[in-house]
Amino acid sequence: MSDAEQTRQKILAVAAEEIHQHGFQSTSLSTILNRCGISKGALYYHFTNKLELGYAVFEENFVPMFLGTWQPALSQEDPIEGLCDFFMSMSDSMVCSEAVCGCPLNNLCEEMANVDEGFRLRILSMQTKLNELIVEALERVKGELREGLIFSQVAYFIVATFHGGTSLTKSSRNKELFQKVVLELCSYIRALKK
Amino acid sequence: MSDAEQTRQKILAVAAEEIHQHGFQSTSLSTILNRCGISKGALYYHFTNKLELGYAVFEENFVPMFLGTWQPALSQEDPIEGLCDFFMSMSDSMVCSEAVCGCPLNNLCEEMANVDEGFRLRILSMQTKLNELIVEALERVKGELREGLIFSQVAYFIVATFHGGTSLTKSSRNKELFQKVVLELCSYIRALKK
DNA sequence: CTTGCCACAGACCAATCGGTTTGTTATTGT
DNA sequence: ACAATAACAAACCGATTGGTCTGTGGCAAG
Repeated sequence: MSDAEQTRQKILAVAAEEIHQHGFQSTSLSTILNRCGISKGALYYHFTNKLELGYAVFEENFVPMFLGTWQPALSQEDPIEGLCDFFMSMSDSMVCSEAVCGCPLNNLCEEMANVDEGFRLRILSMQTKLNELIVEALERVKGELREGLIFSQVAYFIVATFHGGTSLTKSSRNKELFQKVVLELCSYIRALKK
Repeated sequence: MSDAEQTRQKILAVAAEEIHQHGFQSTSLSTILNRCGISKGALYYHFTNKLELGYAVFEENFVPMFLGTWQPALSQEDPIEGLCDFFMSMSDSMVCSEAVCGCPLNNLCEEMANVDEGFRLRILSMQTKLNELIVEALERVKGELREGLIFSQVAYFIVATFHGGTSLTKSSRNKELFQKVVLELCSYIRALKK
């Protein structure tokens, strides 16, 4: 990897952390510069402005990370148990410092969907993609599931609950409430089976 | 109501709108001043600083509004159907412009819980209170409900899903996804019964 | 009549923001 | 050897932010 590309990746990584912790608008470019040990000239050589940096972080860091966590769970032979394992292990392994930062996708959705159309469309695309993945997984084992289920509805329900759970964690500052939500969510998901 | 009190209420009302639409941090004091047609001196006569204004909006506007919408639903003879009616009518009556602003409580939770301890504690208190209301309502009709339910867990689950649903609305800019989540949520709630 | 306080008005301030511009250094092709 | 370009450094800029300070009109008490 060239020096320039290394600089770019460093910026992306630091920016991703800052955005995850403080949101996009509250993320200060000067903080990123300080943490990277670079100058403003360097940042604006690689990115045209703050918004484009934000888009790059979303596409090159958040999207792969997001898919990388959900995909394996849904690819399991039994996606129902795959999801439950995923939720439970996330709930178990979660340390408080991460927990209170929430899910990067959900955070940006709450903060930026109303503010910038570019962010909104990227977020929507990611949510739609995730929904399709869940629907596909359910379709794959629909023989084992109850009759009359509307898969798309179920998929959005699962995602909504999961994201709502992360929100509760922020105010309580511990993962107890998240665990409760996840437990009930698993109970709901398992009840999808016949 | 005295002139001074009228001014104070006007500030609170306008600030509540701005905070609901743009979040606390992005709400500009000068915008509030312009919309109210007052000067900076007036605002700082009634509130010591922006944060105290935010707290006042939370306690005097958001909390009553929040309780005023959930309480009646949970006080119904059948709180299960009360909740479903509440969710459905909210989903039906919701116009797009409101929908994309989300729930004030959930918005502040996402934005401020990590930023300011005063906000965090107030939000937590409100969420705890809501949880208690739901648990009480479920306890009241526990004879009609399935065995083995953990009411607190169920209550947090319901709130999480509801708030997650409002989040989906922001990115899609229409209430279709919210309706899906609400429909599935009603189906889940009704299944709590024997 | 005047003193004093309430309820503001509005100029002013330092800090910070994202962004621009100019300058510099090292490398690379010719 | 030289010109050009890539990859930055860093001073600078206007705009905006929350917050302070001084001034002032009106009304009520003495």
